[in-house]
Amino acid sequence: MTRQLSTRGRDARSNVSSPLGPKGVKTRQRLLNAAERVFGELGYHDASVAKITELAGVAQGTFYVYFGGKQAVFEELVADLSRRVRHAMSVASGQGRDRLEAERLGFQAFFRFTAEHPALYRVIRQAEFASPRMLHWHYEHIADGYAEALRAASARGEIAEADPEVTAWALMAVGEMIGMRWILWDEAKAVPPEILDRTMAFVARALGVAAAPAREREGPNG
Amino acid sequence: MTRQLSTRGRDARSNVSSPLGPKGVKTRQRLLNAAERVFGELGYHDASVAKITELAGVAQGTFYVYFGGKQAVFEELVADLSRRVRHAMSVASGQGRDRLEAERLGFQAFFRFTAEHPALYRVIRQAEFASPRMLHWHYEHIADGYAEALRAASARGEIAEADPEVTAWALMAVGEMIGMRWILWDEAKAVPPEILDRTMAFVARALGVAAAPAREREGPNG
Amino acid sequence: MTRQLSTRGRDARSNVSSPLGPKGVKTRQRLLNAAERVFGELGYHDASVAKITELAGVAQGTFYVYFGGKQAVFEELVADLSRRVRHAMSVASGQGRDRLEAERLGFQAFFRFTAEHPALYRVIRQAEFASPRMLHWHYEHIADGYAEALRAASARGEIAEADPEVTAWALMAVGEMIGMRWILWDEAKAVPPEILDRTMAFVARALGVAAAPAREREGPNG
Amino acid sequence: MTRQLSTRGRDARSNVSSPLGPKGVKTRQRLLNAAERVFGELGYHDASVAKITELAGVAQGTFYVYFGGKQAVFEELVADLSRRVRHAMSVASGQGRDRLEAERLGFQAFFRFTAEHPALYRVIRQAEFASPRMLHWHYEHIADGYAEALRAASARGEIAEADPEVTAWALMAVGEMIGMRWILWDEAKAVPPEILDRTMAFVARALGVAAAPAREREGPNG
DNA sequence: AATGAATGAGAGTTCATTCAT
DNA sequence: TATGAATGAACTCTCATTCAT
Repeated sequence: MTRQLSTRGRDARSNVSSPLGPKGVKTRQRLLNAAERVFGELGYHDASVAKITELAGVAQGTFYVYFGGKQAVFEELVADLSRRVRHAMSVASGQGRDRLEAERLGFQAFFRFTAEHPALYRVIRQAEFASPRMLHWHYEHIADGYAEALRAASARGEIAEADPEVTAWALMAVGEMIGMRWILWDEAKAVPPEILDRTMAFVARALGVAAAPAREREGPNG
Repeated sequence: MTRQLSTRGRDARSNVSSPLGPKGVKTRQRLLNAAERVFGELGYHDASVAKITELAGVAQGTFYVYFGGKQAVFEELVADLSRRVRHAMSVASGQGRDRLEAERLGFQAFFRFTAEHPALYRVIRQAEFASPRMLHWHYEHIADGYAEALRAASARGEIAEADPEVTAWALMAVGEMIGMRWILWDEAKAVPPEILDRTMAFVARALGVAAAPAREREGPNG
Repeated sequence: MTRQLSTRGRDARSNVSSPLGPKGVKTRQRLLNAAERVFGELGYHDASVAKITELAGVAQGTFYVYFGGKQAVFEELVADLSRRVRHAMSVASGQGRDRLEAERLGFQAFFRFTAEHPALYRVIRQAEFASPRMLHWHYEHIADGYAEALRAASARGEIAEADPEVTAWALMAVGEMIGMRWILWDEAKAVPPEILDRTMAFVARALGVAAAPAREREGPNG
Repeated sequence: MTRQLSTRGRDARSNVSSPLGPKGVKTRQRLLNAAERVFGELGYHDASVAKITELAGVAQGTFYVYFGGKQAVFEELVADLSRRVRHAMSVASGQGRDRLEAERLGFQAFFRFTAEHPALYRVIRQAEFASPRMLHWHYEHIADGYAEALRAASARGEIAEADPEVTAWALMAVGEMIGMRWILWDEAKAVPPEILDRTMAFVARALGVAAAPAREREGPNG
């Protein structure tokens, strides 16, 4: 009780107090959505709290009722998007009957998410300086899960033996780059089917799976 | 797709004026070097003309004698670094007796460049918003050259038949990601040998080449 | 000169309304205590209503149920502390058998209060701009009472004849400065004994009294 | 040369570079004068950089060319005023033929300075929170010099033997309080002569000098 | 070829206060 | 009696850029 008085004011949610009534929850979500758009379109630095609050339809001061500051929303946004891609990919790849199918489903889920949330890619690129901590966290989280899945597949004999860590980072890179090139740059809703096929052929080879590529191209896939 | 870019930043308005005496050339280079450090360490937005000129040891006004503005130096820096990696990689990979060896030499050259010029990677990440034009230009330039080399190797039967474009983008991504992870994040001078080997093993598989070469060089380790 | 001040902050507009139930009284006191700490540690301007309410454990809105605003609590706090030092000093000095003893007891009481309520000194310093009205009120109140006591002592022949007003302001200044220097700056619980003795020696001389009393108490030291 | 790049920009004179041309010197002085008025009239917190620059007739940005920030000008102002009172007092009291005369001249000089630079007193009061460091520095500087002079006078037998440190702090307090009460509060150009005489009588007694007060009151001085 | 000086728009952030509940 | 939510004006500070010299 006699601890020093902090110089900063009401710590904008850094204290656990007040569980946020329904009205607050809604406003907060509106701000987070606005942040996704603004950060996604403008990048970290050209984004401004003013633009976010304007888009959310609240006063500037309101922003600080819910977030500690610009960087804080940014990090929350990264965390949120990161969690959601990971979830989407893991749900999708979980449907695959073997690793190769799982890869295709996972890549597709990732591409779909990229098309729907261009902010993910953009926010990650900006995180290099805006929040290195979150950048690492994001990549490592994905890579770790990916490597684990590869290890299991390898143990089941579905793919060649290879270092799962390097393979995971490499394949993660591939997905990101193809998404950037054929979705974001082309402002497309999805990677063109033939590019997807070729990408998956690359993945198959890299995993040491003699995928019969002809079948993939012509079969009734989805 | 790879349209030429004028390299001289020099204010577009004062086009051909005064070919720059020896003193001017030196000042200009000092500014460009300072820009590499400042943009590399601070990112586009936290970099400031003031910091660049301070590091270069000239007055702020001097900056505008040589460059059209902040964005102009940035673009010139991207162009410069991009040209230099490409050159380093093409020289290195030109020494390879087959495609696989060329790949290893090329990757090594790229990693070396990354360690010596962290600004390249960082500047590219920032270019997403700071200068999308240069971002595209950089990646496309590399990918185009890469694809060409793969096409030739494929024709010579050194690698499996596969779409060279997708393969080029994918491998470019791999190099960038591994460099980020094991050089920049670890602040290392080079990718650890075993990671390099595993990376090359990945590349070999992806190119449909039986991955024996690592063994040739380093005995039976990994 | 010592015009009366209404003590109750309670928004001037809602004048006599609701005499404040027992719960309200408690909340109000909690807020006032919190205000003492916050104003005392942070100063008028760095203090914020948010910090006061946080420390008091109530919502921000609650604050305005009991006080008209930030300035209003501040003034109430000044009035409260001012009344309390005056009371402490007058009780203490009332025990003295002559003026000199009364002075020593009064100074001691003042120093004790300063150590226990550093906020008094700090709040007074801030009042220069935060509430000049209260600043004058505080000093004049003390000086008036002090002068009165000096006048009486002079009439009784206990001290030399001298202008009581100037003497009162001068001695008040001395007490404040010594307290600042040896209690607040040193974060001490009391003025060191030898400093107290020397201070009282100064006071004795200033009052034209042969300064023997220190010796009576502590032998031949200061 | 490879030391970390500071995140802050041109360090607003924290670097020693550029000795400030004549134009710059003038602007800087205009800003400092404006700061004296603004801080003096409004106090630290209600003063704003905007008000200072407006009064100085320059753009807001210009302020930061010459000062590190609001607190930095404040401290420079304290240092400046502090140096100047000390100088004025020491010059004045140096003219005295004995300590008592020196005291009178010193007090007069101090009161004159207070009347001409009300900002001194006000800025010092604000320094309690705005810059405790400068507050201590100011008081200690004066007290130290004062004590030294008292020690010398005591050695010469001009005043009674008494602890010079406590005496110095006490007399400093007296001057400040009398100045506050009879110059600043009354918005007067000088302490009324009879108050000055009574103050000096107090000082004389406190210093153990049997001043023939009658003479001072009636003699032909001022 | 180089520079010192100035600018002003705009950034992130704080906070006393209001009000419906 | 108490509160959560919202506000918007004001603040300090940064920076790319211009320009006369």
